[in-house]
Amino acid sequence: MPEIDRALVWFRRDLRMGDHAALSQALSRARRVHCVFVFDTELLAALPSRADRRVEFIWHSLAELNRSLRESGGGMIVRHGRASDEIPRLALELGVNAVFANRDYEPAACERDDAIAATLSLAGIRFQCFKDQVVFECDEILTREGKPYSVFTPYKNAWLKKLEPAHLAPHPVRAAKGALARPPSDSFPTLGDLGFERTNLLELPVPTGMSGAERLLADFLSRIDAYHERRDFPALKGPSYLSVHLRFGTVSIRRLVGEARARSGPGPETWLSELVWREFYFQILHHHPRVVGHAFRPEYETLEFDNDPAKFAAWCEGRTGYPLVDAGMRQLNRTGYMHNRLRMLTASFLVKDLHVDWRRGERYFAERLIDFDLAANNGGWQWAASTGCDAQPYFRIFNPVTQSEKFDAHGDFIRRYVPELTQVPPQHIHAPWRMSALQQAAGCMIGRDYPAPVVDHEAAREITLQRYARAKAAR
DNA sequence: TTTTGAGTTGTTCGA
DNA sequence: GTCGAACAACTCAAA
Repeated sequence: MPEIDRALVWFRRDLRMGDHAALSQALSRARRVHCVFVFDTELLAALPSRADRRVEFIWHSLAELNRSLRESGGGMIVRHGRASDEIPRLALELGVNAVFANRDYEPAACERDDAIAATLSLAGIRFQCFKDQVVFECDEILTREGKPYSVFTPYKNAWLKKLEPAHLAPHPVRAAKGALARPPSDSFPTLGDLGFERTNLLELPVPTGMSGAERLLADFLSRIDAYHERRDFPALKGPSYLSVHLRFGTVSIRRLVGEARARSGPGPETWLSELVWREFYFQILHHHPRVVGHAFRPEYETLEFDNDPAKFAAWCEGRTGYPLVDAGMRQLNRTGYMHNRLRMLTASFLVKDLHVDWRRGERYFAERLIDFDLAANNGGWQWAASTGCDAQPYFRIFNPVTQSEKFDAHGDFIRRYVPELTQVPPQHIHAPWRMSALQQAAGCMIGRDYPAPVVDHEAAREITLQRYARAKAAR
């Protein structure tokens, strides 16, 4: 017997129909369930361009989710406005007794949800959030002293030790006939209605929605055993490419962890470890919200940067003269995705070769990555900048030429994104400025067809080491 | 409380 | 070309 007459399920970063905690709860506890998604004008206004692949990804995924809901007798109400206005307004319009959502852990989202909960409660409407986005929430994995972990390996060990099959059980979504409410209007906004334009998302192509996630997952599972061997080589199809789906919840984390756990061997284990990293950084952000805008390790708050606008622009546009760095940046600009190895390399290069503040690079990634996640992006940048957990500046200055020789030995990836270097033979493609004048004349003149290196790595490295030592000594 | 072992993803140097 | 050690000491987490 339903305890609630009407409930509203507010979808945010959980754009799927199956294994959905809030929807599952609503269907089992309410007689009638409405579904809503809000294109939040406060978030959309902050985007750098009116052509945004994330908005388009959401739009396609939402359209598919709407079709699924309609097949079950319901449908998605889509609003365009401030979520803090739209959700309470809609809840009152529909006369619901409760609003259900899956918990979001980002500081801004927590504030928004607290405000909405307060507004709703004035109207006697309950706002209830559920664990769905993670296997373990921020306070579930703690040291024996009850404190949050700040080192990954012990965190991961504790995480794996705690994991039981029950944690991965899907939240069933069963809609009895008539349980899902049909929206009063079946109008679904176009991208143009939202003030956005089409991007190259579908040409890339990036498969969207639940079906896209399923397709990618099936493909990845056929090569998961080689994941640990292939994932570091950007020219290879090594990764799962599921990050954007995890970001917008078109597949559940329980499903992915379940697939990893159903297999043994170094491939699945390495991949599972990446999924644990995701929760590690969620947890770091939750317990240390100051990492947004500040070094996790306070001693590196005083690091000196040059912030040379010309060097920053060269980095952004992929014309630093270091081919693999440029290839990575051009991949990001052209597709909204960058291979993980290249995220590390380009980040290290910006901070430790160009001496630009890591926060500028963090923001550039935030504006462009289709799979952007605040916690992971911040954690990644602080790791690369050696200001984060496990800061080791002496260890972590990538040599852009060595990385290129190691991870793109034949230059296949470089040639894909830096066509100027197509004619350059493999032995010179990692450092084309070392070619003789005769060789350059044959295919690529450095300084004319492709930029000369914007900095000398050796010299930049020495300056970096000095600055980190100084910052540490000054604390 | 003290001690001990370890710390995502590297690079360089010298044998 | 390949290998192991040093990098520089510190903090974290567990015993």
